[in-house]
Amino acid sequence: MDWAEHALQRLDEAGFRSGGSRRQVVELLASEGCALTALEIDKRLESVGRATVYRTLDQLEGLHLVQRVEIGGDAAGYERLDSDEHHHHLVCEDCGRLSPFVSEALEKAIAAVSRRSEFAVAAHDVVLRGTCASCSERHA
Amino acid sequence: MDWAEHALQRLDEAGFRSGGSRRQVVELLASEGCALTALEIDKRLESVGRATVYRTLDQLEGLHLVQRVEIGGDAAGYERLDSDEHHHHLVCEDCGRLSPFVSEALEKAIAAVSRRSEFAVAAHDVVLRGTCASCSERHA
DNA sequence: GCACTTTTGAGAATAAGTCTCATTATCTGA
DNA sequence: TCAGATAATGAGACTTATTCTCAAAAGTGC
Repeated sequence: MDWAEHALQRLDEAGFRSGGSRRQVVELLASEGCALTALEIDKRLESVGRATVYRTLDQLEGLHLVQRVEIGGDAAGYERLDSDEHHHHLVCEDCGRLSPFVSEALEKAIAAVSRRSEFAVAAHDVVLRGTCASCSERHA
Repeated sequence: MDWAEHALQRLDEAGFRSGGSRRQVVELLASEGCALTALEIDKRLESVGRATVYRTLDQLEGLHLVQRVEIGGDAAGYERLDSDEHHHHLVCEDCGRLSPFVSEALEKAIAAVSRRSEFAVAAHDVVLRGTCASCSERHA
């Protein structure tokens, strides 16, 4: 079962009715490798209203089906959350491109921090900023 | 030498002229323990224009005298950066309180990622979200 | 198909951050 | 110490991201 199907099923279980616009948002998120901003989604789905995009993202976030990523700058990114796949992001400060990375050592370090802190840590965000390969070349 | 003095000296060395508004922003940041948003600063400094607040924060960030913290939600936070002290943040999703933490293992993991990626990593942001001790208690 | 809800889109409203530009202040060199 | 050059500043218009409102359209159970 792919993510879109899974997400729609969860929405149904959570008592939401099925609507065409919400499904379009889910399918777009399903087809995308990394994070999209709400306005990108709005732009790519001509027939879907802005309010619906934000509403749907909230609902999906509430069900832990998508994750909000604070990529810095103006807008937040949203990407689907596959239960078995956890990654973080490199953001190019030049062109804005996002690319994912995984690091076991990083996860362990975060787990250790959360274990020894007073906080009940529920989620974490790691964003590395810099210049991507193609932008570095362009400037060279 | 305290941070305000140090920051003003750096600004001077960087070729900025000394102006009263910029100094007020620096002094407010110096007096504050953790991050402030730009609009909080603007509100607290009656006589300083919004544009000046943002400009000053940019300049200070460029000189690595303050750090922008993506605390999630609407506005970004800014806090002074003491050169010998590098930390990250735990954000309470309930009351919004920020508290700092340091982790050597985390820094090493990030360095390793940046070494093996195509990105020239210039900065990084780690934010752990959860519930702080006092909010956990309150809900218990 | 009907009654009852929920979902939806359009666009107004709000909020954060950026930009412009005329005015004021700082600096530099005689 | 003053004049000229240039940087710093504040006011407010502007842009962009996000939220809100509400009436119309669609889904659901019968």
